[in-house]
Amino acid sequence: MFELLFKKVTENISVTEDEFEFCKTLFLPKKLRKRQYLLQEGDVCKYTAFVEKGILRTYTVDEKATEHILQFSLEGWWMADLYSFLTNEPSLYNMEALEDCELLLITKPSWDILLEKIPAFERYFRILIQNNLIATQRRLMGSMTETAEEKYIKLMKSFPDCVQRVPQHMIASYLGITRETLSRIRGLMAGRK
Amino acid sequence: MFELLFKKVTENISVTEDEFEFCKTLFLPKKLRKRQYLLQEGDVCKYTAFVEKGILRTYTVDEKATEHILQFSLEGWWMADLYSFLTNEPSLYNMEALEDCELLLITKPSWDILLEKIPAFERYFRILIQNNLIATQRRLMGSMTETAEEKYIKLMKSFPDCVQRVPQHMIASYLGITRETLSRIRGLMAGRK
DNA sequence: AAATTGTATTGATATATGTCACATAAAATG
DNA sequence: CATTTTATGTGACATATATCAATACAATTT
Repeated sequence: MFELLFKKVTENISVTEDEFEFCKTLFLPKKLRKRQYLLQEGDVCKYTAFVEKGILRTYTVDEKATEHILQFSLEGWWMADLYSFLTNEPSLYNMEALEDCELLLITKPSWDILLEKIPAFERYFRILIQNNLIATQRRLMGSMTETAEEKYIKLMKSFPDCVQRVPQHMIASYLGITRETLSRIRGLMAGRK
Repeated sequence: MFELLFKKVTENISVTEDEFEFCKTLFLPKKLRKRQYLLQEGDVCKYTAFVEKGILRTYTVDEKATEHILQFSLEGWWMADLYSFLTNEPSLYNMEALEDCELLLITKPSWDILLEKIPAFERYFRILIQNNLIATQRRLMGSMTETAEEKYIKLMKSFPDCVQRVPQHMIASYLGITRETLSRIRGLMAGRK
């Protein structure tokens, strides 16, 4: 149950067996069926989740009822609305399972204990967030410099697995384009090849 | 010289006088005149900089020679190309002083020492990066959901000081629109008022 | 003070992408 | 397995923003 978490953590920091045993006690296993929600807009994000199995999306809905996907979370990834998790303010995001999922949840109080008791986790989360920031900055710059097709090609190269497992209209929504545009791009690309 | 740094650090963590004295020894003061560069594309980002005074921009140049601004850094902010700083890979970014600046620089080796000797700094940087991630995610979502005018209005509300001190074509470049579009938006807004 | 460079504005036109509408195809559901 | 529901594809048309070009003026530099 905790193998993947152990693997991911020890890729970045070293923890003793005792420390990891303690760590385990702070997590709450949770299964979600496809289409179930981990978080809905307006609710406080009570948990940070580690994805053991499955895939989820985090998205907002604008005034025109269009969905915009902030991120997909696959096996081995963490997910949370950081702002809501840290401040207890209601979230603007929805988190939905796109497949049956197995998650490990940790509450804010438990997370605080974890960081306090095992300072290496402070380092671990710093590194995680750092990598996420680097990736998000790149995506932001890409949103300014790249065409819709370039964004799609880049995504396929970076996360081929994700592109295959997720419906195309959600890929479009992640890229910040419409499903029609993505469909046409794919048509053009197939024609050229 | 270190007052602003002390203020910013102690807003988030507590450090003893001794610890901060030690911290001081790891920083290198540096002055930049307007238009001087702290980093140029292709060079490794050797320093993380704390801005004591002035304002700088971090930007990339695309194939069409158009500049795209990732961020402005004002007094009290940190700046670095995190990826290049951490990996020693050449940076894709340029960092230019937009006014005469006073900076405090810290190298990667010194930064490692700082985090090791004073673990509270691990926490400090985790919080900094966390806040930056939250802000960058919001900007990314905004780039998908907002019109050019909405982005401009939001920026003026969030960083009025920045908008006033920086030339308009750079504001446009930060927003991901052309200078002509920003000029027209401003014209429209002035007309409506 | 002249010359150069940077900055902002405004008009005419181009274009990538969005919007709406409908047709089909695939998947979920009873 | 029949039937909704969800997902994808394609055409005609709309639109926000980009592009190109010309001008004016402010701010540096010599």
